[in-house]
Amino acid sequence: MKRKVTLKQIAKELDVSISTVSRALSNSKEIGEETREKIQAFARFYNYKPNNIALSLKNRKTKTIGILIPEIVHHFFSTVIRGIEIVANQRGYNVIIGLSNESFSKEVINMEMLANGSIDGFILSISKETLLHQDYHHFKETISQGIPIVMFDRVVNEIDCDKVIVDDFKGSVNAVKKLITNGCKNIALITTMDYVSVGRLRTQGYLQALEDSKIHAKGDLILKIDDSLVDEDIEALENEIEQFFKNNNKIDAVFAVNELYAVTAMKVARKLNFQIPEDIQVIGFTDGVLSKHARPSLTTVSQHGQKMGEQAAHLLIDRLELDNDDDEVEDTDFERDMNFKTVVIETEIIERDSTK
Amino acid sequence: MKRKVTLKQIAKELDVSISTVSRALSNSKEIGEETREKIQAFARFYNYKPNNIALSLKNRKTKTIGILIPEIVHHFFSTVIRGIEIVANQRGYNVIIGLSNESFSKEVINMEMLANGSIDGFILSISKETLLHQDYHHFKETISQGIPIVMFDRVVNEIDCDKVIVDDFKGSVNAVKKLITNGCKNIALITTMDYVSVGRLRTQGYLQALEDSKIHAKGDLILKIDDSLVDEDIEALENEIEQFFKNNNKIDAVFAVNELYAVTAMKVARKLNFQIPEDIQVIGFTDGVLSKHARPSLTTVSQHGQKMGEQAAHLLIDRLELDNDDDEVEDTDFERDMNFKTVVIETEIIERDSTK
DNA sequence: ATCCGCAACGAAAACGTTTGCGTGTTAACA
DNA sequence: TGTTAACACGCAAACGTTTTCGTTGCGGAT
Repeated sequence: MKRKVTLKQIAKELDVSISTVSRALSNSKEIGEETREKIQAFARFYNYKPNNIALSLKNRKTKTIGILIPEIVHHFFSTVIRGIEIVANQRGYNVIIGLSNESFSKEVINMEMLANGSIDGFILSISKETLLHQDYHHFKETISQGIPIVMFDRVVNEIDCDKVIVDDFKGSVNAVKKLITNGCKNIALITTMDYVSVGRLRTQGYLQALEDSKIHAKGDLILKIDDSLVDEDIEALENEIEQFFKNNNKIDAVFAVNELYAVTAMKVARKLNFQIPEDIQVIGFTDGVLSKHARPSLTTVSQHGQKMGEQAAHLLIDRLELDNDDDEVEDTDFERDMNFKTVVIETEIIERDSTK
Repeated sequence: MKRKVTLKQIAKELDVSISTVSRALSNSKEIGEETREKIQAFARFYNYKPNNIALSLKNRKTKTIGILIPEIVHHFFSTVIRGIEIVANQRGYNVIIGLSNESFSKEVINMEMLANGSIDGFILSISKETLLHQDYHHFKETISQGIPIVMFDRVVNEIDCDKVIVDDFKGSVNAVKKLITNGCKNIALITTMDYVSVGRLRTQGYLQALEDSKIHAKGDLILKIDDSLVDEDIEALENEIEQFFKNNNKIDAVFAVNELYAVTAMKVARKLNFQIPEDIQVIGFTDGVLSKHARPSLTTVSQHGQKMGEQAAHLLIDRLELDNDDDEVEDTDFERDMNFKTVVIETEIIERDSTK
């Protein structure tokens, strides 16, 4: 078990000072050619690599970014992570992951853990519970400590930071308009409770599309799923949707705010002997593996998770590397506020077999 | 922008020494009650939290574990991560993630990046390319530097470390036996190339089950999918499977080593007008979201990814915290080797609608 | 008055780096 | 021969902690 070799050990072994070793390894001109090469050879031989922790302490930056998401067993979030990881790595950063599991307190704990020096900045998506409580003090504190945050997907206006979102509203409008164009008259909406911002926006898009086409929105064509129906309890979800269908036998299309609701709706529809897409057309939001492999395959609004992750990482790292020179400028709060960007990733309708 | 407050600042402000502050905050009896409370109040007010990096440097341990996996947009791997994260958090550790993207060089780079002080130990699953090259020097080096590794799922005997695997062999035997019990005579196998250990083991299980039942294994009932058919190229996969079916029209069951192959096989089978499970029964390996929501829902061999992650994390942390006291013991290589455990997670057949 | 012990605190080293500055040696130049 | 500049290198501070080992002052015992 040979421990990692340090500058000090090299210095001692070669009978020079630590500073000389450090400079030699960074190819400083200040060190004589002979010593320099001797040191470099020695270091190579012992496979010297500078200790990241020591560097972090000295440079007061860790070159790692913290990702805070509600759930990792989730296609959308993992594509985002992949996007983040790719550009982070390209730009010399590591990523460290915290899961809130949709819980407010875990979000806060995780954030505080990482904020104590472990990371240079955050990329996060807000947990449902936090959204419900509307308690964002941890975000504000982190930011006021000089740690930048980039939010994606589930964001909130109240916080001043960079954001990456998809145009949930427009995406939904387009999806519903497509259904209308396809001849649907009674388009149902399956959505979440209002406090999830993306759910709300997608609902608004649905309403807008109807209004634009002079179609009167009917309340009983809208099904709001309670979150206590967790992903696991498929049965309950199916039952609720089945009841919904039975109460509204004129439904000829379904727009669902996520793919699980969409495929479940398809399953229920077929059980009730509707043909898809002949009798009922279905469009979901979020293009995941379910959509691709469902039967029939599901037409979806794609959010391009990986692209979101990439953009978020770029935004964060740009700000981090900008803040470097910015150190002396101190509080130009005025200017600072103006610089926060909100990047909107265009959605795209991926047509498959659940629509005509 | 109020930077985080440090011991030094508190000391200066309160006109005491740094050591006094440190001790006061750790409730040392050496500090007079009055000063102690004054300091604690001050620290609380300014929300003092010790800097993790400084602690890491001092303690020579980071309390974070590195996860190195081939791919994150993958249900199995993300469940494992979730498992790791849960027990890591419970036991006071963070997780930092590196993706190899199935590439050898990215695996090496990532490993070296993290091994330079950023993490205390690794939990990893080997990339396909590494498995193909059979070049494991980076694992050996990391271990010889005193950084413990725990491998899961895709492991290799050559490396001495803790391992967490599922019994791929037994799981497959059971799955195939179930098909045999259900009356199937011509059971096809859809698998990967041999160098992926889990693929090989599952193939062996298939063969064993046949042999146990005195069924002669026929080579043309085995389809080995080339990895160049990446996840994205569903078309090619479908074509290959379709051709396979057409060449063997007596197939009455399919055992696939992952769920993608299984659902694709189902899709193709239906296209060729086979009824599932009446004409063809299907079992997949790896219980993911596809299996649950496919139509018909897929009977699978569940690997319990989350449990694997939890076990892996426990193994790693146990070793980390054991190594602490172990520091002086030095090279008792002899004893050390004996202590590596291989935990086998039991698989379980989850019966759904693709079998009778 | 001397010694001891204890309470309460400070100095400094250590973890592994980088870097500004100081210093000694040498060779060139006046 | 004395001055100087370039060269090659070492010292020490700094990043933020924890911890070992002092050091001080004071009351009580002798």
